[in-house]
Amino acid sequence: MKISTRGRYGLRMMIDIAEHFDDGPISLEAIAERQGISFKYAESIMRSLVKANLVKSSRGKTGGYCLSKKTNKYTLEEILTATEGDLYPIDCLSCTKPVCPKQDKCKARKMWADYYRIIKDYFSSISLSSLVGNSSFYEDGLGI
Amino acid sequence: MKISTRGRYGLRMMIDIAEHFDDGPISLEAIAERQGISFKYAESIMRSLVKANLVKSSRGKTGGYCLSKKTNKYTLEEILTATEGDLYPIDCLSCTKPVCPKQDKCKARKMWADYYRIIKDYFSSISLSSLVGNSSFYEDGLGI
DNA sequence: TTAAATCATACTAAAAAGGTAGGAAATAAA
DNA sequence: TTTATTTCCTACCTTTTTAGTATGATTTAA
Repeated sequence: MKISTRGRYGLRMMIDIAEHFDDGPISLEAIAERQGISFKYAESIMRSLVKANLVKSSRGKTGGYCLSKKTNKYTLEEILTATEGDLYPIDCLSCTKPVCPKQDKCKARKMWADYYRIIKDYFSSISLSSLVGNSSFYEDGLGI
Repeated sequence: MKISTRGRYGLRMMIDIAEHFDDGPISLEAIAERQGISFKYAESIMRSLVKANLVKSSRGKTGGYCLSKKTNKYTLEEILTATEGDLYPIDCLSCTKPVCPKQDKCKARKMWADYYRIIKDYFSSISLSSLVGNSSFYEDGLGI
């Protein structure tokens, strides 16, 4: 039931980029330094974010990373999915996994499916912008 | 974000006891057999349930396990907590853990705290009875 | 007395999480 | 065109957690 450091760090890295963007791309070294994450580990998390098209990278001397869209267009659902993997509480809910032979008789399946729907809706309802700066979410509640 | 087999199996074992209770205690061998869980692993999960006072055990020749209260008095929250451990998505929300030094500045803390509240409320709202037999939850929705 | 059950402790193997190393490729600036 | 700085890529290592097993003691109804 715990979220891993990849998900937590990935989110913090996204917030970091959002808060420090100022024209040019931001180097990973700066991000890792500010967030207290080792450069190498941050690099592996950043690759997941790039692959999911959540950040754009540029190489070379003045290279670095920047967001690929406005902060209010990101949901935590997509950020967490990119870094953590899918959000299914149990594998048998995933349609890419082999179907559980006990599925029809399973008394708990609907309960897990409902649980998944609730947490997915929650993360989908929160935008990255609501965690950046002195946003309303941080200040006093769930806002966009 | 995944729930472990201890939590899933533990819940199934509780459902199994509820559905097969018929005067005498139910032997672990029968439960493990029906649920397709190895006897030894089931034993270690059952110990967690006993320690949490969710089931009563009796030893000796006709011994076994039975529920310690009516099925509608159990919530999934207590069953999952007993088998999985706490339901915190991140350790720093737990008051038994050392306080995170970045806590005051953390942009994500409130979001995680709200998330915890939502999942805890969800599991607290579902009773064991709603997963037993042809209950309303299983049939068509969230019921007690 | 004995067979059948739980209780208790310790151990092991496999998987996942967390993190590192080294170098290739790109690119802006000197 | 060279060089310094950056991301990209593959592979690897270590630690922790999960999952499961082994062995034997204790309890108790028949």
